[in-house]
Amino acid sequence: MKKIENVEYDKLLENFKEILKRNKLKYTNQREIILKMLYSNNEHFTPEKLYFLIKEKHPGLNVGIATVYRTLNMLEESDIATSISFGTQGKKFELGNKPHHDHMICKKCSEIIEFEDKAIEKRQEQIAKERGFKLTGHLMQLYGICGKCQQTDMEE
Amino acid sequence: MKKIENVEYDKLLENFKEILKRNKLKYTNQREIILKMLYSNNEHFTPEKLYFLIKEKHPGLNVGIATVYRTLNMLEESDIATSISFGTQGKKFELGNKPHHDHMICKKCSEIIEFEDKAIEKRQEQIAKERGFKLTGHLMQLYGICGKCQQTDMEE
DNA sequence: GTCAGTGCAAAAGTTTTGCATACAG
DNA sequence: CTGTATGCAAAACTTTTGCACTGAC
Repeated sequence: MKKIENVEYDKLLENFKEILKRNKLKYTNQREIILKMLYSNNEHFTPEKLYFLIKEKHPGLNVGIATVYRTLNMLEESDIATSISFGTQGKKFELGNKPHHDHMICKKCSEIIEFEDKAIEKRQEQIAKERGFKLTGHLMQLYGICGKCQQTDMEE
Repeated sequence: MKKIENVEYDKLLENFKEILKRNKLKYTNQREIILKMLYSNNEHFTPEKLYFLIKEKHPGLNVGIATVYRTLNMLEESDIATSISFGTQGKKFELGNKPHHDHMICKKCSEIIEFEDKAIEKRQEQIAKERGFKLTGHLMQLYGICGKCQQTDMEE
């Protein structure tokens, strides 16, 4: 029972291996697992969370937190993953292979909702151009209270 | 020779004192200096930078880094200042009394250019509404290479 | 005088690094 | 085999906290 998503994953993996090869890096078990975890859990991970999740799901594999950090940084540098900053509380990572999108973050429960808006993207390009800026990317985060937490608030 | 900006600063200060009073907090020398520094330097500070700048400009005042952190956090909680996250590298603070704006950040030199765009703001409101989100704020950062660094790049 | 604020140093997090060992190519 | 990757522990940072003392009200 092959899911259609696997095709996507195969492509991602292929791309990953190619980048490794191009940079004379090695395709290790740890790197594979980290990539797979990022892919199969449609979530945003802190390095620490990812580390514990790997230990949980792959008890056989001996991973160190350092490897998780190293790999995530490597993935980000190769544009495979991207990160979102949370001030003092560190970063959360996600794969960057999805169609572009931005994030709406709940201040209460930290849940992240993804969205995408062409109109805003276009406007951003224009703004950058007007100011002699060569745009390479952007980060847009909307903060607020998600539907669920709005209800919880009322109960307080 | 009173600058017109001083009127603005006076208002800011008044507001600050009022908030302090309302919360039974004290108006200390350290707090005043931190506010003034944030105001008079039209920059975005990391707590550390601010700390050293204060030591430099006010050698008489004995400040601790802890106080800088405490004050910045307090200012942020009272909505007098806001912060921008920079991943692992911490936060930068600025006063929040300016008209709302967003930031364009140069990946090379970390310079921050401010801008403002009503069209995007409106669109954001709409997006949040569509998803049952109660919007309380947002962060938009455009990344790229500023004009200056584009030139430097060519010389490399 | 009282109680919040401060500096200092210690502590708590988070992320990175050094090094000997393991393992991919 | 060679040299990169890894785990571990130590180090490096950044931010927060505990405490005795200072200073605002």
